[in-house]
Amino acid sequence: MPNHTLPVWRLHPDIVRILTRGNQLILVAATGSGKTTQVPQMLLDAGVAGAGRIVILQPRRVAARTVAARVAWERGGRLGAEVGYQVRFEEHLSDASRLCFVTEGILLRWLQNDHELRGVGVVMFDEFHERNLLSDVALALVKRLQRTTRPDLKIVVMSATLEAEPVACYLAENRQDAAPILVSEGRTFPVSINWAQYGDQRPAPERAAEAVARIIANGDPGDILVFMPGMGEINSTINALRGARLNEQCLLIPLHGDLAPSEQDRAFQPAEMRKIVVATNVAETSVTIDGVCHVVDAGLARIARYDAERGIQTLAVEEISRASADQRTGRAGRTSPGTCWRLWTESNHLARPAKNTPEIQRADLAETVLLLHSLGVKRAVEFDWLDQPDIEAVERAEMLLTILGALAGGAPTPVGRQMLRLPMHPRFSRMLLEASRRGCVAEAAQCAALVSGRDLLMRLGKDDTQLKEARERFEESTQSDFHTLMRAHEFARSCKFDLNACQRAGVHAQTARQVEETFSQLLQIARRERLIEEGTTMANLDPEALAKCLLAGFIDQLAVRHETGDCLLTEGRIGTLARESVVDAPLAVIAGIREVDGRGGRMTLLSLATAVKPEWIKEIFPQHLTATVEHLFDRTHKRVAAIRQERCLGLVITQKHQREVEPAASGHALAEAFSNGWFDLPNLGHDVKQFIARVNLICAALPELEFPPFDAPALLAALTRAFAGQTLLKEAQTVELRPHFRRHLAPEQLEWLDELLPLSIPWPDGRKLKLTYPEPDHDDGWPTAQVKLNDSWGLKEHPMLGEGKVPVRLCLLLPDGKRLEATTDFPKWKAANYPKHRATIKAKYPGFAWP
DNA sequence: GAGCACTGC
Repeated sequence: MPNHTLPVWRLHPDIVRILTRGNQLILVAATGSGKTTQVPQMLLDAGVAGAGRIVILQPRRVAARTVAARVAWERGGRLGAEVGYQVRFEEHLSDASRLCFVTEGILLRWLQNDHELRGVGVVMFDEFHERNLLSDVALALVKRLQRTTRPDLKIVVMSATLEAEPVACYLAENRQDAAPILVSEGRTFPVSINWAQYGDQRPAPERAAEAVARIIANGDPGDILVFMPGMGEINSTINALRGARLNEQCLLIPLHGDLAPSEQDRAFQPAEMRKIVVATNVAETSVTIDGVCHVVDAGLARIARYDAERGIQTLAVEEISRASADQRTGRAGRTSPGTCWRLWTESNHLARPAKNTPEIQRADLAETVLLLHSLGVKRAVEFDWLDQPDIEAVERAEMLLTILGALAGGAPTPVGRQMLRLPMHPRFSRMLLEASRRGCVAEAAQCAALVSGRDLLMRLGKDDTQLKEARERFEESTQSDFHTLMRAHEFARSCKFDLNACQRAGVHAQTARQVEETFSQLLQIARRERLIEEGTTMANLDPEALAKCLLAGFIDQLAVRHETGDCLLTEGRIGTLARESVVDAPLAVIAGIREVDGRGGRMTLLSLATAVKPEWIKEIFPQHLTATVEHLFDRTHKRVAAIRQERCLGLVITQKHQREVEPAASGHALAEAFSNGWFDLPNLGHDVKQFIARVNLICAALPELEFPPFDAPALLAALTRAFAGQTLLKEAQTVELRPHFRRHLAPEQLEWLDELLPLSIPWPDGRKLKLTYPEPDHDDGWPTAQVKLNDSWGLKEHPMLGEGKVPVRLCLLLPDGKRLEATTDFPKWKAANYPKHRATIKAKYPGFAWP
């Protein structure tokens, strides 16, 4: 019998009425309301689904399994009869099944196989507030279905938080008839919240240990749950609690995903002593610990995000959202009133984001975008989303799918459709298709299985020599980190996934078992999709075949090892090869790129490397290769070297010196080296600099003549002309530069230049007066001549150049060569300034005719 | 110089 005492039953009449008349409902109900177990039964018993199935989406497999079992029990039926479930690897559904608890991925598979979802009467989205990528995708597609061919299909969105209006408006045709919202109270106990009083700078583990000690000192009974962002912080917290001697009266229990299941169970088992569980985000949504009365929350979490601009997965410690903090607080009120100690201030709380970023806005969208294309959604950004994905993320996904050959001209290719049949990231499905051509489907499927779940190998501590030695037995190959994982997987299989044997070898037995499960499922699918030819044997396997398949899936993550030890990837990305990598080759493809917080700031870690050869790229991706010959000035050998560079997607993968030099390019390399200030040019002397000065002066004074200015690019061009065909610096320095510089101007322009800005001007005494033109960083802009004052009295008009626009700057000298003054208007000077000097000059230099 | 959590025919 359904449990009618649960709070959600108070809404029974409303729920049935709304879904009988309409086809949408938003149900907000907190933990303990019974929404997940009771509402499906209400709908079934009221006949809301007609003859169809009621599908209840669950974000986790365990939830689908346990809830289905619970509901089947309540209805007194066998699991798989009226009530069933389906998750990956497990199907307990029959034609008689009316209540189907399935994980989100299963529904998307159903949608792919039957675009109309025939036989389904109601789709219920449970825990929708988690905003998983797949539930956002599923809701968008089911909404589209309801709007088009299935108006009879009913949608129920169930959420534990009060953010119902956006979903209600999203589902509505228009603002006026937003989907109805019902709110049910949960059955939880009040939790009092305590804030940190000031911004404490000490590390979170220290502050958390202090808070725990205070709870215990207060004498409040009940288990304590501490939230930390990661394993390292959990261990520090436990050490700090030990330091406060709390281990004498309490059990200190770490809880995070990397622990073996038996170790995880410690957190859930009842104990004699009071438990202090120090956990990551697992304890926020995935698992529930009974008996927790106190929560100590560091307010931090490691959040995975996909940086679409760089194509890098990031994992950073972030302050959790207010919604997330509330969810954690709720963990203290499941069995009795509780307390929650937030290790941040109330004012900091207000500055935090209200909600978590939906996964669709922080995930790699390659698989989703391919799915949407196959369902006829050409523009994923403009699709009708509750929250739009970032355009960069969609573009990155489309770019990758195009490189992989899954999309062409914005439409899925036959290869792309084939890839969608395989439940994995497009990189790996592309890899499997490549493998079917090369006879190594099993290996490729094994690789895909190995990285589709948790880490198979235990993490190495700093000086964990025992584990390190244990691991070395898997590290026979230096060709690929996948080989290490494959050997570890095979080891686990050979010892039948024995917990102790695996533990000693540093292998997570549970993960290995899941890898095995995934692996055999993938093989089964590969056989069904005819990727494996019957009777294929391993005997004639190309030893390099698997590496070529990995290359096919990760061509855009090619890496070249740099002298510094860092690796250079395509798109200018730089990263550091993980220290556990076995690969020591100059060129590799990288299957894992992620940016993590390190002690010295952020760093980009490259993992799952596989050595590749440039020839393979030529074989598989000739279209991504370009070759250029680059002429570079070698500063140590003081000469130009011609280097042939081969690039794949922009990344230089091979460089070879070549004997033949392209004359112009070599000259250019020398010219650039000079511009960089790497050597002097004795031949770039006064006469050449004067020429440049004259050209630039004519440009400034007579712009209408449209002379080309002699700027830095012009200098580079002139030197390039001069050095054409030269390779040795020594020879380049002897080249006569003047003719090459004069070629900056056309012949007639050279004539005008000599006419307008001559090198000298006639002087009243019959001599020629030499002019000096201003070179850059010279402050006065006029050509200058030195002239003795006593030779200048015959000058009637001040000398002007450049069609009267450029005055000559006369430096007037006294008979002994001492400089008196400079002028650009001699007659004026003679009238205004000279009288001031005349007496002194006359006295000092008798014997000259002073007017 | 180093590590969140989930999940798919």
